Amino acid sequence: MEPVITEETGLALEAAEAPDGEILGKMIRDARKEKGLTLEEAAKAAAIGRSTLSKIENNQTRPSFEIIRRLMQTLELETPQLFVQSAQSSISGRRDYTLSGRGEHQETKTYDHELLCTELTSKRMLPYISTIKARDVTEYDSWVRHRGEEFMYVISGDLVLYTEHYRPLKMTSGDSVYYDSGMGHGCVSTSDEDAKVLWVSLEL
Amino acid sequence: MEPVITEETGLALEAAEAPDGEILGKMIRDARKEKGLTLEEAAKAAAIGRSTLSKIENNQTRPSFEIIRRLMQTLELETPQLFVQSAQSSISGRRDYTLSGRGEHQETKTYDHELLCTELTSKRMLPYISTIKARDVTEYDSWVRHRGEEFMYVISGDLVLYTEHYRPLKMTSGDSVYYDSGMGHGCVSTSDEDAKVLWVSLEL
DNA sequence: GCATTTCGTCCCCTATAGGAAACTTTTTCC
DNA sequence: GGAAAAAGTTTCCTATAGGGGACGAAATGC
Repeated sequence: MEPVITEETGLALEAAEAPDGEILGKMIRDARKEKGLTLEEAAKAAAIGRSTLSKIENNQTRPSFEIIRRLMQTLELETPQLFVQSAQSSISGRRDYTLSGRGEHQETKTYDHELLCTELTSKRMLPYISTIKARDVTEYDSWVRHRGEEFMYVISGDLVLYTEHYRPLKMTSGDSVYYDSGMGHGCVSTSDEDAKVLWVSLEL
Repeated sequence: MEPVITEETGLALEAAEAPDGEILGKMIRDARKEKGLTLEEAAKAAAIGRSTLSKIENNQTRPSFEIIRRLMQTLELETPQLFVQSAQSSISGRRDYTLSGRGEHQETKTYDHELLCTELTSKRMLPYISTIKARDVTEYDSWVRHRGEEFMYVISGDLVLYTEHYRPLKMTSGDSVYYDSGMGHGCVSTSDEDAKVLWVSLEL
């Protein structure tokens, strides 16, 4: 249906955030093509009729929420704005982070970051479990720096948090720290073993 | 669809997906009540019928995407304004850190919260270490609810996270979870001992 | 107490969503 | 180019979504 324009406000409840039929159809068609699926294949995977899918893609129908939901799952579509709230209302968790390779890993010389709760894409804070590899302190050279704030909790090991404007901070298991991540910072493990920390980052 | 929580992992595998009819209905009813609207008022604002809204809330229909879209907008189940707000507010200029020491304590029947890094007052995330006291599960009655998002990491012990829209989530040491704290939630320790968790809360 | 108002549910009718199959268009071989 | 297969569209029918109003239930007033 066309955007509803109310008499009183003169405002169009337009598809600024939630996609309207036309955009939705295009999104779905693009996503299907992207995955190299035919109407038949995609429809079957989503357990809907191929004619229905055709109509949706061509904006010739007003599909039910349920149908759209199945399509989004099948096509692994980026959650549109409409679903932001429902995604936030969801919970995302996992048993011991070390068990499965479910989290997104990012490994460098110094760190091994694992992003937690990746099922939830709309979250504003980013929780990581990071391993700070035991290595030579003298190699330390460049700051990490990103606009926002960061909270860190030491799960195990001993480390030193170096920051641009403050003296190095020795930390051990159970310690925590909060800082502006726009300030250059970085960690070095001070024992022979890797240190494990929980990081929660808020980008601004 | 309900979030799939397997016996083995206790994980919500599909937590980030669009809600099924039942959860969707609850969400919408909650959102409407939250705004203090009657069926009639909400329906009129969303340009749909009262009966339709009633059926949706009671999961007696399979509403169209368009209808849900209008309801989301009316009930402000989207968050565009929030993002604008956060973009406007500048970060706290203060560059500081603080070791976790004696924080502010807040004790209830169920919890013992300790706010960390209290020297920094301008921070946007609130990190807590909380002790969840071992007590009778049957006493559990009311939700905690505050606009924002929350990340939780289990330091030690066994507990169950109860949420308004999802099945209870068993958690143990090393587990983590992320959720919309506007959704009612609460924890109960399931072992004889108190459980210790790290909580990072972001108020919106 | 009963009358009145207000909120939510249920019933009924019409318009249409969704699926099967017919039909059309495009692609792929030979 | 032509036949055959595959992909996409349209047609047709049935089930049901959506909305108006009746009905019921709960709150409020007298």
